[in-house]
Amino acid sequence: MKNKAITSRDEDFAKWYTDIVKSANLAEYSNTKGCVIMEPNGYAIWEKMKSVLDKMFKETGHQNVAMPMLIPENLLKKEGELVEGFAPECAWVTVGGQNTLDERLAIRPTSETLFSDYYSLKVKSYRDLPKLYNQWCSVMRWEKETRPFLRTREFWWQEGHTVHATKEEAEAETLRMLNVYKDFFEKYLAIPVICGKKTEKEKFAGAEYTYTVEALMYNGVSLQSATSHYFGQKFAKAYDIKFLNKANEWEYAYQTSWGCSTRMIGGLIMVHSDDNGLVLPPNIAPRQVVIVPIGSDEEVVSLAQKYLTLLNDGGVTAFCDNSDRSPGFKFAEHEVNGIPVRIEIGARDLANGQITLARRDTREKINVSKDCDIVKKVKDLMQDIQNNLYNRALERRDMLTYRTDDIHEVEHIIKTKPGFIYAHWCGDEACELKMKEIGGIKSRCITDEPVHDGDKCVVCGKKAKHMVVWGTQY
RNA sequence: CGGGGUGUAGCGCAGUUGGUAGCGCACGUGGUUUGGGACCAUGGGGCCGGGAGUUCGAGUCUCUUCACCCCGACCA
Repeated sequence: MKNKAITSRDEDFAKWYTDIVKSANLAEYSNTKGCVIMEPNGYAIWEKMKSVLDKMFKETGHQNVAMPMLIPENLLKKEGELVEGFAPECAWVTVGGQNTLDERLAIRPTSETLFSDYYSLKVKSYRDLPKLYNQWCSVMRWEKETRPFLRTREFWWQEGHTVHATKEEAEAETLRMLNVYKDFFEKYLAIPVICGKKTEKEKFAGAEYTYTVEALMYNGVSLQSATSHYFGQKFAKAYDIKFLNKANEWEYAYQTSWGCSTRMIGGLIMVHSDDNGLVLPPNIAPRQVVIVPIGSDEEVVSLAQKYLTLLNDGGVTAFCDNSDRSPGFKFAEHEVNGIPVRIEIGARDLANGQITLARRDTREKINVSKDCDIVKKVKDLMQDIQNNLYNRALERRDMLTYRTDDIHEVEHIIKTKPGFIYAHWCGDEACELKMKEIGGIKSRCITDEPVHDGDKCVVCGKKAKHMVVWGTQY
């Protein structure tokens, strides 16, 4: 029953992950290290993510733009913290193998500099504000270790960049987009997430503060899945984005940026998939239903066609597999590809007036009457699968969530069954570094849980300032 | 950049003390099949990652180089 091409998830998680990527034909390695080829199955997931998110962005008043891929060196260097954060991993353009340009050009690792430079031209009055822009593009960061979707040198993402007249408005935008992401993860990807602020050490280079969306993978490792940054006036001062306010005084503008990437596909795999291949939540599956006719009886063929039309007209993305492979092959194939629902139509069931529905999440088969309201049956089943996947992920995360202010217990957890560890922190970076020494544990985010008088820092035992979620990361 | 591993048919792999290349899948052809990756027969396919060396003879031994994967450090 088990898929032979896939390493068991509990045996070797890293191998299992790459087996899924390959077996489900999501991505293929290219000849450029760290740059993958997104294959149709993988790209279709990204397209679906894009279409859902893009709609959410538009509904919150954002517009899409396209910035250049190249950044002149002097432009990149205007904001000190950002340069420091990104310069080491910037790829630079040469022409004819040599740097014959008057000025070096960087391939964008992120586009704050380009947007800020542009805003400095366009923003002159409070009437020009706010500007709520987003772009879908790929960026490049020269990572040392790469893994398909989780960390590649080139990756596709979306970066929103907004500029506002007031601090309050910009801060509200930062939170608003954080919640858009949270909604997307929970309602579409069926992944429960923890949101909070990053510590000074972990925040985005150049931000006043960073909100993050953190998800826990099957193996207890956490994945930073989306971020939303408040920049205050930092970039406005570096790039001279000034406007005349209502009091007719020059004022620096307030900015935000927020993004999520193809890394989410990696998260999707590591939260839901199993030893039989990819598992996709129906709400994000590019193809939700596959119809497999068994044999070529006239009744089988015509019923398959009828269902296909009904489902597609009913708003379900369905397709019919009429290839000449055996039924068993088709079952396995569509299972590896994570199609949420399979409809099996064959003479054996039809003799009893029935057909079979198979759900990918539990691999359960359900017999239903061939004359049932197929659209309703399938939609109900998909809703059930969506809920089940979310609940299953939530249950697992809760099992791997710990609360302790005892450093020895933290060490023990990391060695045995890692996960999210809630522990108090005094706010001192030295203690954060100490946690990392203990077992590569990093702060994931600062929660808004209230801190009480007796609460002590997990490392130094001094008075706690925050409740922090800790974990090992991808 | 450290530590480990792998390069042999399109893909996955075997190849003994050195003796001249094999298996599974896939593919072509013919037929029988079709409810969990069908079966029989038959056929095609290889500069053994690259380079140098030892040897009468190297997939196998030595040196060197390149590529990729995994685990760390750095990071979405």
